[in-house]
Amino acid sequence: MNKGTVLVIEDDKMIQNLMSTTLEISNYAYQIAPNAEQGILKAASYNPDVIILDLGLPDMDGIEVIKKVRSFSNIPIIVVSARIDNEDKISALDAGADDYLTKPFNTEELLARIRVALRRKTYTGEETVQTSVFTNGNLKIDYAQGCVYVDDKEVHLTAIEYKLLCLLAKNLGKVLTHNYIKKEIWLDDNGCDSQLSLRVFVTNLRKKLNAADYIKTHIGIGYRMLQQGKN
Amino acid sequence: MNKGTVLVIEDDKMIQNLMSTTLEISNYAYQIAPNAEQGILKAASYNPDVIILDLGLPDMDGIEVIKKVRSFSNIPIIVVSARIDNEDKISALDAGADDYLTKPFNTEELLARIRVALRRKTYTGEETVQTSVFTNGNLKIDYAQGCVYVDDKEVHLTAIEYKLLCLLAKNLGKVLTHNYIKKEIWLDDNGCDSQLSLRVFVTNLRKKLNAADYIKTHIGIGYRMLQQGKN
DNA sequence: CTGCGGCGTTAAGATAGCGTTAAGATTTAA
DNA sequence: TTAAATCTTAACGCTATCTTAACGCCGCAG
Repeated sequence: MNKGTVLVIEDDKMIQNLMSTTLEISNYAYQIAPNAEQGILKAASYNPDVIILDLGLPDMDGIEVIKKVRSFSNIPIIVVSARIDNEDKISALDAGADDYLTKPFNTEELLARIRVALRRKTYTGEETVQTSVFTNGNLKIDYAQGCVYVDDKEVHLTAIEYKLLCLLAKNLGKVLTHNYIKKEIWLDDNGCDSQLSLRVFVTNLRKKLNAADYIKTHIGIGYRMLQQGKN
Repeated sequence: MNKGTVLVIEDDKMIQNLMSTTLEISNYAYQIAPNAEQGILKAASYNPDVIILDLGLPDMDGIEVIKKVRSFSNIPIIVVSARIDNEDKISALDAGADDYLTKPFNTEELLARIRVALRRKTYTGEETVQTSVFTNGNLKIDYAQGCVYVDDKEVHLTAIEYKLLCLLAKNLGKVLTHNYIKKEIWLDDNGCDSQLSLRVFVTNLRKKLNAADYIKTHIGIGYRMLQQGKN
C-alpha cells in the first residue's frame, strides 16, 4: 500500500537510481522527470503529493522551475541541490520551495522531510470539515458525528439501523427495492433471512423516529423515505 | 509594521541576542522563552505564527516539547540545534517539527525558512486556533501542561489514557471508529490486540473520570465523548 | 365469504460485542 | 539490579443487538 506520490525532477542518473530505491523501499509511488520541461508537465498531470527538485537541471534554472510550478500549484517542493551557497537556498525558498537539502544528503533525512510535507497535506486536508448534515422535517442526520436527532434530541441507533436510515436518506424520495437494501446492508449474503429482518428493522426505526412516518412501504417492491411537507 | 509573530525557545543568551537582533531588523514581533516550560505556556498563550525551538533545553527534552505543543496546536516549529546527528533530525521531524537547522546557522537562511512557514500559514488561511485548555462539564484538559482535572482535582493518566482522552476530546460529539482510534494510538500496527486493549483503557478512563459518563459506546462501531449538558 | 400473500408487530432465543477483573509481560524509574 | 508503573492478554458474565418464529392485519382474487 503506497503512502503517497512523489515526483522526482532530477537529471543525474545515479541520484535517480538512489531516489528510486529509496522511495520504492518506503512504499511511495513515484515518477521521475529528467529535466525541467517534463518535470513541470508531470507536476501538472501527475499531481503528486510532493516534488523533489534538483536545482541543477540542464534545460532551465531551478528557481524558474519553482516559480512555474507555483504558478499553478501549492504542491510541497523539496529542493535537493549541490549548491551550498546561502544565496541559492534563500532564493529557492523565497521562490516557493518548502525545504532545501544539500547534496550529499542522508536518505533517512530526506524521507523524514517527505513525511513532514505529507503530514502537512493531510492536516490541511482534513480541515476542510464538510458539515454534512442531512435534515428532513424534524429528522437530522449528522454524518460527520455519526449521530441522529429527532426534534433536536439525540436518538440512539444500532449500526444496522443507522446504515439503513442513511441509505434511505441518501435516496430521499426514491424507492429502494428489498434486494438493493439487503445487498447494501448485508454485504455478504450470509444465510440469514434478511427479508424478515428488514421488516423488523423498519419497525424499530419507525418507532425511534416516532414523530412522522418517514418511511413508506411499497408492497412487493421495497421502501422509500418521504420528503416531509410533500407526500 | 510587523510581518508576523515568532516565539523563540532558547536558553543560550548569545543566541537569544542574535535572534532578537535578527527578528527585530526584519520587523517580526517576537517573544523569547528561556526554557521548555515557559516555551510551552507561551506557545499556548501568545499563539505565535512560528516557533523557533532549540533542542538542547535545560529542563526538558526537545522532542518532548514538540510533542507537547503538537498536542494542542499546529503552529510551525523550526528546530535549531547543535546536534547534527541524523537520528535527532529525524525524530524531531517525525515528532512534528516542520524544519530543522543545525547550528551554526546562517541568519538569512533562518529568515527564509521563517518566511516559508509564514507563507504556508497564509495559504492554509484559517489558523486552527485551539485553546490549550479543554473543558467539558467537570472535566478539564490542559494540553500545555499535559494534565487532566476532574472537579479541579488533578487526575493522573498514563500516556495512552491521555492520548485516548485527547483524541475523544478533540472530536467531541463525534463517533470515532475502533479502527481510527487504534491507528491514532498505536501508530505502528504492532501485533497487539488493540481492540481488546482499547476496552480496558476505556474502562480505566471511565473509572478515573468517575463523575459523569463522558464516553459513550457505539456497539460494533466505536466510542465518542458526550458533550455535558446535552444527552 | 374465504384463502392467500405480504406486511407490521411483538417477543423470545442466539450471539456478538462490551465491561470488568486479574494475572502475566513489559517498560520505566530508582 | 530491583521495584513500580504500565501495558497486554485471557477469562467470564452481561447486555445490546440480531435473528427467527408466531400471529394478526389488510387487500385482493376467487
